[in-house]
Amino acid sequence: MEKPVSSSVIKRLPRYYRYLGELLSLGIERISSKELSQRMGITASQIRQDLNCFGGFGQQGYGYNVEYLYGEIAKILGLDFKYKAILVGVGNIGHALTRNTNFEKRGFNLVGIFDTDPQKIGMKIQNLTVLDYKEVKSFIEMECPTMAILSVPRVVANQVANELYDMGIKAFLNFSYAELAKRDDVVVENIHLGDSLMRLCYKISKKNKNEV
Amino acid sequence: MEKPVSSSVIKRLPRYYRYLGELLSLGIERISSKELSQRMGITASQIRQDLNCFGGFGQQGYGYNVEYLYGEIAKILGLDFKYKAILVGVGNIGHALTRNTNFEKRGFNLVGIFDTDPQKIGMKIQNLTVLDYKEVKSFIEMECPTMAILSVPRVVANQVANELYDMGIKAFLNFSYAELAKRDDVVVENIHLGDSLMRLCYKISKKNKNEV
DNA sequence: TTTTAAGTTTACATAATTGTTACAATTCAC
DNA sequence: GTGAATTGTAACAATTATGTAAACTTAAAA
Repeated sequence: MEKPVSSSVIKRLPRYYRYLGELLSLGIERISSKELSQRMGITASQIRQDLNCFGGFGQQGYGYNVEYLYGEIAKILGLDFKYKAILVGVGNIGHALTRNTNFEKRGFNLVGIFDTDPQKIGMKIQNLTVLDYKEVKSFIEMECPTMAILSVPRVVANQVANELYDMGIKAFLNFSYAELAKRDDVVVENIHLGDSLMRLCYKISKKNKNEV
Repeated sequence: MEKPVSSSVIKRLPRYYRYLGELLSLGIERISSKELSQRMGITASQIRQDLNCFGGFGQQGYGYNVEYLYGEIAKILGLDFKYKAILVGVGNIGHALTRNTNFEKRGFNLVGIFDTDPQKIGMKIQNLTVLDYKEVKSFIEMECPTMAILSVPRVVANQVANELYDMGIKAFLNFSYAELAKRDDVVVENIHLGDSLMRLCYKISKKNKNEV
């Protein structure tokens, strides 16, 4: 019986992965938790404890082999398997994502793009053509994508999510301002840009107050 | 002497604000912590405790007045004061942000857009013209913006951030894959899309394993 | 008008989670 | 082999969340 890993640990994993990738590109072969902790600004102990949730990847007296650990974290995150993803909603953010985000390096493979706007349907984006959202059902039946990136207006977000759920999509990257209704068998990552702006606003305001 | 409010509480504030805004648009006048807790999927106790960090906004036997609480949280977040913001880097995400994000409702006012690419300089975006990054210094001296949205390539992110810091910018919304070096007098909100993708990938992988 | 009961916040005590400290066990390099 | 370095882990501390009793408000009933 495995003990469940806390979500706090999971949240930090991508960051470890990022730092290790950088070390790798710098040609650094090995690293101690102490040195990594200095670079990342957290305690060495936490790094060791976090990693130990998944097994012992280091060696006493030596440290961690960067390349090996990098690969192991990739496995933990599931990046070695490429899940098929579709993008629903090509407005602004959605479009930007297709260019900017390196899906292949983050465990996904973008296989379809959908919209309802006739002006957008038929557009070429990267190596894909924007399809009519009406066709999404047959597409899903054919391709069986795992994940959908939701980049649709707030008012239709939950409706679209529900439709996709019924078609078999159980994982969402949600960019819409709406909050998706929770379901047990669905996993969601929300990216609420507005919330980040407001948090930043709070920090700025607080700093100003303290200085006065 | 005020006790500092924990960052866990701050993280939740924008979400409260979002929900209250929705209640407001639905014409709901008052709400109890219990009902709000059911809608938001957290405990009523936590809502009460979070709000009480900033003062008593409710009334026993009555609950919380939605409009009043909405306004108070706006004040706490600092949304009533519009901080000037500039956007640095117009590629993909940066461009999308200008259209999609309602800065005015989140405490900011976008006053300038900058890039180094001659092809982009001069472009009209919303009601602004993309300016040459070379002009950013004099612009900052004139306009005194508070915050910069960093949407530049990873390799130059820290350099640009440092330059802007020297020019007086002490707050950043960072979209670049790089991690900005920490400074005491700087506040940063990071939006690492890649991290979110990887977290989602982990959740999917874990779910699949558990089901097998 | 007064009383009573139901509902709610506030404030505090308790529980659970998360992070840190400390150290024994192990390994590497010489 | 010996000593310095480093992990893995257990015990401890701090933080965060939950549960609950007391005080208060409203509204309905007497």
